[in-house]
Amino acid sequence: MGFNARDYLESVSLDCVIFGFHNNQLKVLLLKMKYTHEWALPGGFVKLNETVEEAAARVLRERTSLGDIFLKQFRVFSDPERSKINPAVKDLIESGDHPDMEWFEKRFISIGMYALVDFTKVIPVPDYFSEEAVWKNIDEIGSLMLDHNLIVQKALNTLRLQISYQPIGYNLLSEKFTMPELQTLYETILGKKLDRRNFQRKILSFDILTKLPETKKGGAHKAPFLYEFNLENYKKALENGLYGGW
Amino acid sequence: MGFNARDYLESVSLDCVIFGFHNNQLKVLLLKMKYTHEWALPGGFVKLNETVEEAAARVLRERTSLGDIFLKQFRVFSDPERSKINPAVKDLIESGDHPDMEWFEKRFISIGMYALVDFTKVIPVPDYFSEEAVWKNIDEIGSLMLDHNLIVQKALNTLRLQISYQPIGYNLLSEKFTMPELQTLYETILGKKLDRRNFQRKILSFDILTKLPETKKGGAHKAPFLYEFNLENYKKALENGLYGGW
DNA sequence: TTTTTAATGCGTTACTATGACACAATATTA
DNA sequence: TAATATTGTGTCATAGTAACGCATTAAAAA
Repeated sequence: MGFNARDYLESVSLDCVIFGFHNNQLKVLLLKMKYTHEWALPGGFVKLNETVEEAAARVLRERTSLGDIFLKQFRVFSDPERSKINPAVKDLIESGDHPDMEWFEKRFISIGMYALVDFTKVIPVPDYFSEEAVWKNIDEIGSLMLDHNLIVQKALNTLRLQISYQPIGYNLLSEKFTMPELQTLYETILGKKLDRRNFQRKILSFDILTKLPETKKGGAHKAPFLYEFNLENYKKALENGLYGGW
Repeated sequence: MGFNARDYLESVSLDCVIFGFHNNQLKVLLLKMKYTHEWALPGGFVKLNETVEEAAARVLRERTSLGDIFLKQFRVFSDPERSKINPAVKDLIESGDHPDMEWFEKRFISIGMYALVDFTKVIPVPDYFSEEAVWKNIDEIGSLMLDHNLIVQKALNTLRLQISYQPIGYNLLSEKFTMPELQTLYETILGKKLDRRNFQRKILSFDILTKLPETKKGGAHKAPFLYEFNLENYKKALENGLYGGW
């Protein structure tokens, strides 16, 4: 525990927008800072022998208890003003605990990463600077620390772009899921309604789903079939994209 | 002139893949390092009061003499080994000139940026560490310094992805251009032949071109019409993308 | 137990986009 | 003036998409 600045690369931080999906709603994992009580994205720094991806995977593992997470850089945030007043510094001052103060007072550029995780498998854990780790609905995020609102917005944009040329869902849903569940996920990310029948035809045409013989009973009304992803084809689609374009 | 490490953000560098198009070939601007004579991407560091984009624009301006360039981050390169042996250090040692040696010996993560420029307007200028700035065909780039081959490859991938959902050409061609020229640009980036007639129909359907009454004479054979981009629609297409997808 | 309800499974039709290809027009060169 | 290679324009069969209909069924209400 604790924090030693000498273990980390200078000037560089990273912020993770961790997306989850539950009760038909897109959610983001947020931390409540200890002393300022501001809400913030889980973040961290890059150790001297780590890649950025490894650092992010470490942060993700610590905050969610999950390994092997879908993780992607999407943008660097480098406004010189963005971290001038780093609340972490305020926190540390108020805490009376001062590990490497000067370090925190420097400017950081932050590498924005986004992650897609299975909501049901996550155990949110606060970090050294925060008192609480909570899932918040994407449309109920209030004001966040620093430029974190901007980071969330850009991550969502990237996700929306990604969904139009790559499959999405494997990392956000449980292993088995119904067609309506998958559709709601798409609708939530895209922010618009889709036709039930056309959605099914299109997503099936990608050949990334396996229809199971079972149905999901328990809900009111007709029981929908369960599906799972055909991982082999799913990964191919991730690499090659869903559309040729040209 | 010269170089003072204290003016720059630590641990962070940037590398620019500058794409140009000439004689129906996609080109990249490369520098030949002074002492090691290795080929490298134009790059630089971020000043204390700059954003990454501003730093890249500054580098671009210095290497090409152009302002107002299409510029985009596409990825951070952060392998801890990538810059352990920074040739710039070797150069500086051999040069007998030692500004801030310790600084260069540290690890850097590099922000990969790519730029699209009008080849005909560029005046290549070497930087402090290089003796030559030259355009090279994309398929005739040999071995580059550090991980720069990887950076070029990833930039090209990004460009190919971008072309499938956004218009391309405004920054790479002259103001007026012919349909065959635009098609060759697409073919070069995509690395495959396209049908002349289908290409024209599709690109016209995007509504980003204005057909001019003039033709381009001088070539052998039938004179093709000249076109220019409808900037208003072009920018809309950049923002909204060319395809709905869902 | 039967009926009602609302969501799901499966299908149709009109329309648009795409790939493959044909033929006429024309600026230069021979 | 004719030959040549390239461009301008158009057609047709096919695949993909949007919009919508109707039968089926699990659970809840009667």
